[in-house]
Order: sequence, then structure tokens, then C-alpha cells
Amino acid sequence: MNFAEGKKQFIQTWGKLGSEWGINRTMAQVHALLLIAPKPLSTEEIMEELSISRGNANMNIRDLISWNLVHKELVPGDRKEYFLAEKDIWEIAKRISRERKRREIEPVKNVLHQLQEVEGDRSNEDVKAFTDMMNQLGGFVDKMDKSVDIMLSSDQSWFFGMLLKLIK
Amino acid sequence: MNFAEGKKQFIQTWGKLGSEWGINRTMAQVHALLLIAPKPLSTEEIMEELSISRGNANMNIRDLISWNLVHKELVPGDRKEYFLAEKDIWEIAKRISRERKRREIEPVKNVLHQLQEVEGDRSNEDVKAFTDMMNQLGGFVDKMDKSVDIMLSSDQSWFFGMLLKLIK
DNA sequence: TTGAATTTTCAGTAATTATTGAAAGTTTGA
DNA sequence: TCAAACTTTCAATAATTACTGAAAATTCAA
Repeated sequence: MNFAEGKKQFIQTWGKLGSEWGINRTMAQVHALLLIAPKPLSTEEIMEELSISRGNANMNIRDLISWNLVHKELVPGDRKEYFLAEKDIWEIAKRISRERKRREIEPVKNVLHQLQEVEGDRSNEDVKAFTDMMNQLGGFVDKMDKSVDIMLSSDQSWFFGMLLKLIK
Repeated sequence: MNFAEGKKQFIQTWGKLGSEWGINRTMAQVHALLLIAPKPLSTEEIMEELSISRGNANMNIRDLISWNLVHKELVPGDRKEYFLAEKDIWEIAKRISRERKRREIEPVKNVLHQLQEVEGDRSNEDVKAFTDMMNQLGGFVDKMDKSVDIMLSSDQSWFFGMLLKLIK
């Protein structure tokens, strides 16, 4: 496979993976493009490479910035903004984890804790089943949340070293 | 909060979480309903509780079965099929992980390995950046994949015990 | 200040994804 | 073997999500 084909396939694959995990396909494609770019790219270049409109490019770049995966780069003597992606994969994983935790896990955690306190006849089997499940889920989400905290304060080799040390 | 409100909120919350993670909202809601049901439910009951059509209920139940999260239960002397969800949260987490690994991670892993072999001028900075990123991503996905394997062969208390033992 | 360059917004539209409901298919007891 | 009970399929439709492009807002050099 040559470079041009490889690039195209990477952008496609990353976009598909993103959409399978609830991330806008185009945002993932912009991310893919920036991940393999040796230099910062302008909005124009991103529009051009992915054949998307200015509005679309702008919104998805902003979104990537709000995930801390991309930042602006200012080139002296140039009015345009350029964009550069974080390239370290462990750092990328941490930033995605941090945002998903904040945006999606913690709100659910709070709801589950609320739901552990529903009032109702404890001898009623529906209420019993509900409360049991809320307790189980609440406990699990708490542990997941703490696991993410550990990961966020680790470096890659320590983290995987610990996790994988028992492979046969 | 009373039971009826709590149930409604749990179904809503689980559906929202699912959709944020790329899972059909209704499938997640059917799952939520079955998770808190003390007995197997029929298609009719699911349609009724969630106000969805027969076709929709049927497709999402099939989907949950294909994820190994739900199975059929046959009641002697009854023609209808009833559905029961796996209730153990660690088992649920494993089954979801197993399927996402199989359906989404492994295909990406294979593509990334392919992409590590793109032909091209190594002195070209675009090619260099591309290859470096494919190597980094390939290595990372391999480690994630192995981590999931460990998790799949662990029990909950061992897994979290190991992971959380270093919390200050 | 001014105005050209650039970025952002957002109403309208397109594309994608999910749902309905009725017809076709299957199963099972008599 | 029949036919009622039940499940599955899928074309049509609805709902949701994403995208465009032009206008508005912003920035900045002169």
C-alpha cells in the first residue's frame, strides 16, 4: 500500500471507530488528519483534504479543542490560525478518558446514587430488584471512576506494566 | 423519589448513556428494563412499558441477545418467549467488552498493522509522521487488547483490587 | 478608525439512523 | 394437516444528527 492510500484508509478507519463509540465521524476524521500531519494545518487545508465546508471544519476543530486533543498554533506574520494535535497516544488516551469521565460517567454516577435511595415497599419484589441493581451499578461505576483516576495519574509503561504483568 | 419515578429515570439515564457510547438508545432502554425486572418479560410487556412497536422491540431484543446480555426463557405451557437479562454487573461488563473487542477493536488493530507497512520515501516528513503514528497506535491498541484479555479472565474483586491497590 | 482577512454562527437542508406496522414466515397443539 | 399464536422481516416513514454556505461577528495591520 502506498502513502496516499494508507492515509485515506487511516482517516476512514479512525472515523468509523469514532462513530462506533459515539463520536461524530467528521470530528474523528479531522483528528486523524491532524494526528498524521507533521505540521499544524489551517482550516483551509482541513476543508480541502476532507472535502467539507468551512462551517463543518470550524465546528469540529472547536470540538477537538474542547476535548484538549488539538490546540491553536499561531504563526508569526500570519493572520490564519493553525491547528496541531497532541501526538502522544498515552496523553491522548488520558485526555479522552478525562472528558468522558467528566461529561458522561460522573453524571450517571450521581443519578445512580440518587436512585439507590428510592422509597418503596421493601417486600415488593420489583422494588427489591430495582434497589439491588442500583446498588450493584453504583458500586461498579464508583470503581470504574476510581480506576480512571489511577490511569490519569499514571504513565503508560507503569500502567500497562502493572496490568499486563500476569500474562501467561 | 418513588419507585415509578426512579424506574423511569433509570431507563432514561441508561438510554442516554448508551447513545453517548454508540449504542442504540432503545436497545439500552430495553436492557435497563430487563436489568431491573425480577422475572423474565415478554415482548408485549416490553412494548407496553417503553411504548414501542413490535418490530422495534423484536429487533432490539435480538440485538441484546447477540451481545449475550439477554437470553430467552421458555415458560412451560406458554407459547410466548420471555426474556431475562444477565444481572451480574461484572459479567455484563465482560460480555460488552468481549463483543466490542471482537467487533470494533480487532478490525482496527488489523488495519493499523497493515498501515505500519506503507511504502514510501522515508526521508519524506509526511511519510515519517504517518509511520510513526501508526507504530504508536498499533502498539497502544495491542496493549489495550491484551488488557481486555486479562479483564476477561479475571474476577471483579481481583481485577479492581489490583487496579485500585495504590490509591492514596 | 477603517476595512480586509479571518472566524463563528445558525437557519435551512441533507444524510443518516431508528421506528412503525403490516405482511410473510414459523411454530405448535389438537 | 390445519390454523391460531407468535415471531421476524422490511419497505415506507419519522426522528435525529450532521452539514452547508452565506451572513454576522471578530480581529488586526495600517
